[in-house]
Amino acid sequence: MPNITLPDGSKRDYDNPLTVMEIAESIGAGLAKAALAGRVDGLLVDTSCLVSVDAEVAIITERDHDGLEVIRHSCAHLMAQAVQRLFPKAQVTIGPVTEDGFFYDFAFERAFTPDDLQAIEKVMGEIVKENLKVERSILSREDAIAMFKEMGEDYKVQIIESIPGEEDLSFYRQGDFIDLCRGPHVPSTGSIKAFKLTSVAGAYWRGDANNEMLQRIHGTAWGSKKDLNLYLQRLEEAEKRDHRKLGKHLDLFHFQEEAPGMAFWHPKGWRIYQAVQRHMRQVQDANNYKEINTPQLVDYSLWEKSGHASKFADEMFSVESDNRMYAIKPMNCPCHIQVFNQGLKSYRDLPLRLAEFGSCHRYEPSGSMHGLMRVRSFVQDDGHIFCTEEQIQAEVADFMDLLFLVYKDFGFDEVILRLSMRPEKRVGSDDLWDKAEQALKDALNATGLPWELVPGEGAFYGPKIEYSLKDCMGRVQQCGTIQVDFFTPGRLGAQYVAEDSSRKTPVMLHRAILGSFERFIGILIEHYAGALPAWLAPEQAMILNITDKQIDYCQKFEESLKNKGFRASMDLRNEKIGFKIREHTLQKIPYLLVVGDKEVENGTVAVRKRGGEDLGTMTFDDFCTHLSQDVANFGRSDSALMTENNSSE
RNA sequence: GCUCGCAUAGCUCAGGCGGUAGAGCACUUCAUUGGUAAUGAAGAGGUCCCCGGUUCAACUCCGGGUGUGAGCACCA
Repeated sequence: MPNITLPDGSKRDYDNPLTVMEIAESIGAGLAKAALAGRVDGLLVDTSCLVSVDAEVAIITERDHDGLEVIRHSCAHLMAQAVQRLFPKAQVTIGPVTEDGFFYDFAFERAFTPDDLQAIEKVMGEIVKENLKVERSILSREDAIAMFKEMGEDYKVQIIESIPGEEDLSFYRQGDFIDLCRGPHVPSTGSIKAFKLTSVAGAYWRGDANNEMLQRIHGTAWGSKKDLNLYLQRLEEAEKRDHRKLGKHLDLFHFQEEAPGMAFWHPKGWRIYQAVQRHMRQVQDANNYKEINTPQLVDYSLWEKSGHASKFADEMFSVESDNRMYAIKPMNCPCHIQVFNQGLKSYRDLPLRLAEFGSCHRYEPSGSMHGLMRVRSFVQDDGHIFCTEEQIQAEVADFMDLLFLVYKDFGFDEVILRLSMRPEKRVGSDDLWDKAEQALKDALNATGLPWELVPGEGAFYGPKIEYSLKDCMGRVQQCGTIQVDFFTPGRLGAQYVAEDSSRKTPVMLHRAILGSFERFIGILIEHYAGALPAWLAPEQAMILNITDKQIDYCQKFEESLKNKGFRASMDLRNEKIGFKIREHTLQKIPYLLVVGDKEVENGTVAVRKRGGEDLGTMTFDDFCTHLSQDVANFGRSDSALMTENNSSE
């Protein structure tokens, strides 16, 4: 008879086989009430699962991550049940768990409206109150298909038919609702306590744009009302940080109909752009990149040669002029090869690292554009390294070192690494791919960090590493990349003279650290909630006079700061000091310098930091030293700058 | 590109059975010269996204377009 080992190591003997729920009951009534599922020898199961042999058993509650997933998955079923109660004609398809909740896709004759969502939510509440038992059952494929056919659930039939293998399938029933599902699920609908439907949108059946569009209802579910509210607050916080909102509020940039997907940068936004670019230029110079600049308009034939036209013709802007077709460059690499091709190159010239802040345009699909994050006009911190096969590994390793340093400068410590391996359709020999993939793997392993291998996702010309960073909201943003390219240099005739005087084709590494400046600045704005660290802040210090008696002094102070290279301005308006402080605090300026009669008399300014901290009075030199130190610290997250965001507003 | 929303003052947003519109902030003027998150008063400000249709009459209803939001698809 079963001897059960609990997670704390304690053991219990039972006389008869019993269910997970019965084990929970034997431990305590409270635990039994909270039990959502169980883990038996590492396997996640329903609370109704019978344990008849010795096993390690854990009771899963809302406190476990797995418990949350069970709740969300069950909540998806709950929603589907509610939808079918309200709309019997709606067909169910799939309903998986997502990072913060779940969704379910439905096929229905008309679109669901926000009002429908409310009604569905209400019915969900009713089903929770009914506390329907959730029961698992097993059906053969034939029976299952017959059942769903009779129910008119065509999509379910398709799903079952596409599941490989011959085994029977598990089903979950709660009242009048039954769904194909691996499980596990909560014991009864009453276990689902906190949920909310968040949105409805279209989604293609099986994720394929050639298929019909279903309707996806998104929802979120949590173990308690409190957790749900915390999550909703997090959403609100993300909304407050939205770079589109802050871009307007802080007067950084705008978009308008005449130039969809292309930013108009305002003076303050452009200062940020310049600061970011200045930094990257300096970093590249210091690391033996040679900056170049190439045309934005290039004859279409080059894009045909490079292979881009055949694949991306629809996504390229083109211009006809003087009976010639030009494309507005969607990327810099073909142009960089043109620069490489000028003059005979020797193996001694390699590795040759070319960099360009080149303006590129891509006709992105209208529905994909999103503020600065996805635009049609952008500039990358783009670079191409021409090297030999033997040099790949060292170049990749150097690049990674640089990338980590740069991310730290911008305040990002957590980097997520992914290696995309050879796709089915590719060029180059397997031998070459083996080498390139190995080189990237070695470089990744050398970091000592975990990385993820993604099969089949590489570019057709070579494998690539993608670097994502986590912002302070925990969101993952893909930014950097390094890609090995065996293909394009040869296609565009790049060659170098090897040691044995033979002509060889160089390998090209495409690489970017930030990705596009537009997108990266969008990420920065959201990461810092608009309160950029001093080295990036468009306005570093604002001088505020108390009365107009101090105007001369303020003007001199401002001029001196500007002469030192700081970005300073003054607000001499006839307003009360409290008003000015409020206004410039809302503009998230790092330092406010208050000047009254006292300061004029002593030759100082009263320094107030963005978060409200009073640094007392300082002389011009003292303040310059302070600000210089702050600027020199960049956005390194060990500084106090991060905490100050939360206290503003 | 697809599905469903949305588009009103510089900004954030109200509004109306179809009879050409309103608030707060910002802006301008006047008064006020003040010490760390909103001084008071007055004034000005609108092609209600664009093009058609219905109607005596359209910002409102209908159709189309553009932009935009959420999601899907795409992302060299």
